[in-house]
Amino acid sequence: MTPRATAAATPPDAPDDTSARPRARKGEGDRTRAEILEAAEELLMRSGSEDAVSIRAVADQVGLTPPAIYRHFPDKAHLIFEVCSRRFDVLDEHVVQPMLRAAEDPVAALRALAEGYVRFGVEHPEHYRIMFMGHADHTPELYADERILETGSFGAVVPVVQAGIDQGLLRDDVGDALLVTWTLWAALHGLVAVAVAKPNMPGPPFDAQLAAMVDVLLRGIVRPAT
Amino acid sequence: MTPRATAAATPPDAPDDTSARPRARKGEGDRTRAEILEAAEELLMRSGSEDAVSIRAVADQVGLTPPAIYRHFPDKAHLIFEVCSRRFDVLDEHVVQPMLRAAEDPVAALRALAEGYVRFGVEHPEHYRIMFMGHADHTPELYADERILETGSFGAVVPVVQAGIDQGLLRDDVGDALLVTWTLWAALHGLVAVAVAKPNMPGPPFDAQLAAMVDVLLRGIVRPAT
DNA sequence: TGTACATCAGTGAACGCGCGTTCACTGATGTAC
DNA sequence: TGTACATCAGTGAACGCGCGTTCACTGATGTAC
Repeated sequence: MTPRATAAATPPDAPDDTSARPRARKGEGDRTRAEILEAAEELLMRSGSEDAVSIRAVADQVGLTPPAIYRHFPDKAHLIFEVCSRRFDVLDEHVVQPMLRAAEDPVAALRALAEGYVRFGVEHPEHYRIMFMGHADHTPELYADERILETGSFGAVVPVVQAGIDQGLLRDDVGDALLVTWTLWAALHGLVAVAVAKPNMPGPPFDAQLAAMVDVLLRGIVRPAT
Repeated sequence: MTPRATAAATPPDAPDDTSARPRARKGEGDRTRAEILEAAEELLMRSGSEDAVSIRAVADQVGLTPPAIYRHFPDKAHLIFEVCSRRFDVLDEHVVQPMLRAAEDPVAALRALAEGYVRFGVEHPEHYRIMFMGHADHTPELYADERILETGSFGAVVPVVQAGIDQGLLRDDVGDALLVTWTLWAALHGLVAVAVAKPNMPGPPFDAQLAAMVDVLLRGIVRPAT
């Protein structure tokens, strides 16, 4: 509300950034596309609400008119989901994969992954909400429920759990590696989901929540020393 | 879409239920209020989407005009949240409290509670989504983050965990009873949240998910036999 | 080297939507004297 | 016992909103001949 009122005070003709945006050259459409994604990302992070990322707001931010967006994206949902999907790609490439390479054993890997995942979630609450907490009906086909597992890091974690079971580090009576991975993920998801949806809920400090959750989960899946 | 098209085929004047609704007598406003809540509840369950529960749809269902709703509720949010809140009251009275009374020991109680809670969640996905997965900004003061813990069943579970710790059945090195309860709840919430938001996600059968989660969590908090 | 033309990036104006909500009003119901 | 009056439940019409999206168009850019 307040930023909107401020923006309305300035005449809409006056560009608030540098100056009149030059029209992209013929081959340079992809550059504009990237700028649109960046603008949407920035709006999402700054506002902390999907509602603030309207086609009009994004167009304003880039220095375009709303219809120009549609040259680069079929509709709003595809734009927003691509923004979120790319963030999750960053999680995979810069957090999950390095952790997998650095970890010394499956249990250490799972511990590191759990913390990395949860921290990513709370640092990108709106991305997280859109990807994992929205109505399935509002999700474009491309990002439908059915594809989440293939595209994300989930598939990379199953072999880690499998290795843990094979090496005798993890219990083999919970279920197969997929079920164990699913359980770990769902539990961590719960931690993130609460933090994202109910940030003002009184409760233990978040670090304590995370530590307790990882502790409980790992104790629940590691094979007891005989 | 389909039900809407069907409804549009009937002239809007023709009441689809019994006949012209009689105006409530002077003291009977509360009866109408209850009918509005029931109608909203039914729409929420049948449609599986908060979007379908518009003031107009609710008014139609009851046989009133939209403005009449405002005699009984200050705004739409209060109506919807009251519907959900009452469902959670039912969970507390008819599931949680009986389970607490019936359980023979803290661990058995926690196991039963976990299953009851998760089943309630997947059976009332939209109630669950609205109460626990929506934006804090869209939540009326009355149901704000800060009050969830006081009003729900959470507070009733903490003493159970405390009893488990006191009796030496549960580990005492995870954290205090509140933190342990929080951890259990967050993990179960994750299971429900995934099922609610991503119902078409391919994964293990839900019963297996639930069994594995409860298994892992309880093994994670019970004191190992020495 | 010049020119016609297809293509690409973008504009300006507007549509339609369904919603929550408000406003001025009606008419039945109960109550005070 | 009759009547004026406050109150309550509800109506009918409309407002305003901001949104996603579409349409017809412009004008610069590159390219084929």
